[in-house]
Amino acid sequence: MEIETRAQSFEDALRRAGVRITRQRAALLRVLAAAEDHPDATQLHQRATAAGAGVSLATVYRTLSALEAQGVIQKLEFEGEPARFEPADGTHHDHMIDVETGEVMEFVNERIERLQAEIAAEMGYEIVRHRLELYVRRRR
Amino acid sequence: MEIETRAQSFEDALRRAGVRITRQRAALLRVLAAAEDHPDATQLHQRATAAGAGVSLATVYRTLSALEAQGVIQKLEFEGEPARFEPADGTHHDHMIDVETGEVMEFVNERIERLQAEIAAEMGYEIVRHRLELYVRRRR
DNA sequence: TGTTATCTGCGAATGATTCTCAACTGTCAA
DNA sequence: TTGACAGTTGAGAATCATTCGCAGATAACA
Repeated sequence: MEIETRAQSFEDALRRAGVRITRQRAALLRVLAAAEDHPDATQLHQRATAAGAGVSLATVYRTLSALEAQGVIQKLEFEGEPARFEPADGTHHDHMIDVETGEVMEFVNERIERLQAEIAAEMGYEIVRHRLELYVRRRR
Repeated sequence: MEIETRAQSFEDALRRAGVRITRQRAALLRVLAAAEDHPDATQLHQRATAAGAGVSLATVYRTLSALEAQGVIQKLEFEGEPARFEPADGTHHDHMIDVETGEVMEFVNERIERLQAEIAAEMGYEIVRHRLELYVRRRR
């Protein structure tokens, strides 16, 4: 999906939820739609600024929480670093972080998902959300 | 294992690693050994203070990192709250957090552990550490 | 018991994030 | 097209958890 299309679909989702699309938000949506990595608030702020959009850091944070509340993006909080964000493309996945390079990879495993649900169910609970992160090192 | 015994074994581990056992550290070790929940730094500070030991919050933090570095305790960073700590009793386990009450429960699942290792291996990595948290709600 | 490398306490510093508030601006109805 | 107004923005102050710097203690070992 091209960036513009994706950004547009973010906008639609927000509009539907009654959120106003301001110049700043539109700019951030484009930066997010173009992100192939997992940028933090400061990086998003820099990219928006580099793209010629005047957006304050406070607004970046405010917009990010609005987007998260709408389920348009996902917040990632890895150990010992500022929160990162990624567009929520519908498909759930977990993360694997190379502790040496900082590289973040994604993966899905249906069996793990199922086991988690079973564990919770056995104890009389249902899962609201979960977090699974593997901090790894490349094998030599 | 009684508290005193446990506290003593913490001390031994630290001594072996060449860490000095000061009055403050001894007090904290006892507070930690007695903890059946997952207290944060402030709570540990309060408990130590309540137990009549004069310990500053800075020292609590410093001691906690020393203990973590020695593998004596484990730091838990759940979403949206200050870090909590638990004595590391050797057995690895993951956590389940009731989003309504804040209650923290522990669980182990060998199959999940194995699947995680497999996933990492398939991608050419080995796991250094991992974090699995289930945010749950009681079923009605 | 003396020496000294390690601690401790205090308060200041940090870093990420949130808040306050006055000035602006999408949006929707007319 | 315009007006009205609730929602949004920017700038800086505030917050919160955590760490640091430094001068004065103090474990630990000779």
